[in-house]
Amino acid sequence: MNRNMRDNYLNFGDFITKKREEKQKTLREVAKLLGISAPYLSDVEKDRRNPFDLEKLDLLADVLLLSEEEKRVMLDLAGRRRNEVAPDLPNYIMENDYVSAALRTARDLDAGEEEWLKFVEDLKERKG
Amino acid sequence: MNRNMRDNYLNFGDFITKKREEKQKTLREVAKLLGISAPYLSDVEKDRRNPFDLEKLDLLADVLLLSEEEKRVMLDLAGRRRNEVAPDLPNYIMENDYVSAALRTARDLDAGEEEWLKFVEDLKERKG
DNA sequence: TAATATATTAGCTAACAAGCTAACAGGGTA
DNA sequence: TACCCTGTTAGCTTGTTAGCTAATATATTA
Repeated sequence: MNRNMRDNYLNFGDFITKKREEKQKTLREVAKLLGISAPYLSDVEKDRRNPFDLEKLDLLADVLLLSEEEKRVMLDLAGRRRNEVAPDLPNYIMENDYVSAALRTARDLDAGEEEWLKFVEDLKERKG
Repeated sequence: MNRNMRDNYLNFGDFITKKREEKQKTLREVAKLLGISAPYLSDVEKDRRNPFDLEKLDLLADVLLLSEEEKRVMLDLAGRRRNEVAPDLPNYIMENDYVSAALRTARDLDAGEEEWLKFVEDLKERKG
């Protein structure tokens, strides 16, 4: 959509390094605000360790003043790095059993982008 | 809906124990078919250990001749026990980024059972 | 009663993850 | 040159998980 498209080619570590540098914060500074050690943050930025847990990711988004869209990108990258669902989603899925059920139906009926986008459109129309 | 409603009150261990006993298989027998030790299976049946990985769960469903519905129940219970998304879902979610996006929209717009059920109905109408 | 089946308990190991501290290298600047 | 700030490397500790074996308890049957 905009120039942020290029972010899609970054991994989680590169992404947060870039955002940190854009905001002119030092690694030690951010580490302190997150309550972790600088070497730990360094390892994560270098993509040698897993991303943090959701709590720290939320904090990081605040610290780096990420937009909602940037935050979603960050969370998707964190999920991808862990080879898991993006970490902001499990709670919503688990707490509502009809979501799991719908996901299975969609999967088993081979629902693709078209159907999911229509779902989103319907939602926006009705609720947004 | 039917008598299987009662299964909803079981945990994963109880569920697979019950199904195993219904099918008159011994724990050792099932363990051997799954390629794991009997004590390990025992621990899982007693709900003292995590459920197995998806591969073994699939195998188990075959070994115990579970119906599709029973298998879904089993997978939901496995997810609940791990306090995670049911283990058959992450792949579908991760492989299709529009699914994650739709889940976030639904969450943020507070889509509830009604909206999700409508989605399922629409899908069935169009694809099923 | 002895032998056999079955399930369970106890406890071990290997691997991995999340975190840390201490020490280092390299670039600016007094 | 000496100092300081930045990021990085190496390696440690602690906890957790998936799996196992060996030994025990409990039925069942010959």
